[in-house]
Amino acid sequence: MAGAERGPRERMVFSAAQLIRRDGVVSTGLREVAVEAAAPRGSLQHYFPGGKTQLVDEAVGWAGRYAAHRVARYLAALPEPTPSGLFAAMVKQWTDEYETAGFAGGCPVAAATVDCAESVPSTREAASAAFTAWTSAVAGALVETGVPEDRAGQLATLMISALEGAILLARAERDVRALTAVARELGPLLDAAVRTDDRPGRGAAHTDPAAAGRTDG
Amino acid sequence: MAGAERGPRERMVFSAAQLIRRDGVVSTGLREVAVEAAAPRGSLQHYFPGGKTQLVDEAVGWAGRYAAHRVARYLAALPEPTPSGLFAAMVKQWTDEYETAGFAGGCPVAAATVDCAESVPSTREAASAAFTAWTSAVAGALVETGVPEDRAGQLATLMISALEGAILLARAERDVRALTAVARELGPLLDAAVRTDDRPGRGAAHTDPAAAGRTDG
DNA sequence: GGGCTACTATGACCGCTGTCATAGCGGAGG
DNA sequence: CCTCCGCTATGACAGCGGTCATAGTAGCCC
Repeated sequence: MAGAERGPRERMVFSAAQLIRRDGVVSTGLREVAVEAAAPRGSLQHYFPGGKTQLVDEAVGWAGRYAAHRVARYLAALPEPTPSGLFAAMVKQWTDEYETAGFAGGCPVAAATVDCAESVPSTREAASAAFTAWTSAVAGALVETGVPEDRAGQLATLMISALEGAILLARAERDVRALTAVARELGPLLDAAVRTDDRPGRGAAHTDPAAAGRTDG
Repeated sequence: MAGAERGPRERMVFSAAQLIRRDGVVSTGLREVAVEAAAPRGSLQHYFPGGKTQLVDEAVGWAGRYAAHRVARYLAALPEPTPSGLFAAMVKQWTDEYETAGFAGGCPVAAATVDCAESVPSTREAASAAFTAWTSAVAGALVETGVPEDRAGQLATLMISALEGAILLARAERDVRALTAVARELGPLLDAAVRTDDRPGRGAAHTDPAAAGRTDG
């Protein structure tokens, strides 16, 4: 987890994301970020002339790319790629963290949305982009497991929604039961969408290949 | 929506909840709450000697009771009580608000969790209690629609998780598509749990126990 | 060396916020 | 009238946090 030996700039973005996870955007101070990143405070205004907003936006973007990138890894690590297996792996990431490191952190994108959606337009856009990137990655992975393309986006949205909500419940309750519940209840539904689906969406007669790769904004 | 002609104390709790919905806990100032509630600032320290923490905790508690109370109403308003109908009604509450009033507000309990889960123990407990009350209400309603009791709690957790997550996505994207997606995708799963004493997915031809049961334990 | 550029170091400022102290009001009761 | 008490009104205060200004350092090319 430790942020490699990258430059101070990257360390600050990483540390910002970590602190945002724990305390939210507003409660995270720039001085604290600098200390956490073992970076000089003066570098903040040098690397982030846009101020806190720029740092937060980059932290959110980093989190989105990180989450999207891990999806492919989860899928590759499965002995047999199934939608429920993918979702279980995503959930497991959180149950493992909570059981070993405590319930200190949540999702930084969720924190940014709650704290900045109405007050900082650019951060809201960064959060939207992060969710979109993550959703696209999940949808792509679902397609690889055999889910029809026109259904994968919807299911990916459902998976991420359920996961985000369960993270909230888990942190509030200090119990992973919500996470395990959504993984268990959603698994069969996800697997049932593989190959054999036709019901949802009346008359999905024509298959538009652009539907899978579109990043609806 | 307007907070009736209650006393100033209740108006302040209500206004606090509204502002927390929009800006989060940390960004919501007490002076702002007083103005919004058309209440004297001096009353804050009179009615809430515990300070901001007490006000926030009560706002979270109020939100939890409010959400729990509405569940029964949703159920009663359905022409035919079904799990999917209940969930659709819960989701509709949010899509209606977002389409008519904009995406300014989220769930105050989620905001409290993100902002205070690690920093203010009492608020975290208030959020936990709010989620529990809400979940219990939903589980009770599910039982009334015919869902087996041992399954209702899990499904209620799933419904609330998916709803909370979809609210986050909707606010970030300024689009209700995530809300409509979870309502549509989850509906059949919820209805399938009604009174058919066997759990779906188990014992069926397409059983995939290795993947479905992965996160148990 | 002299200058130029990238980065670091610090201190100051200003606005905001939660909290507290103190004082004012207005009605009820004696 | 006076006193008590629930409530209101305001100003002060201390702390913090983002931002800016200014100065210092290190390397590198001429």
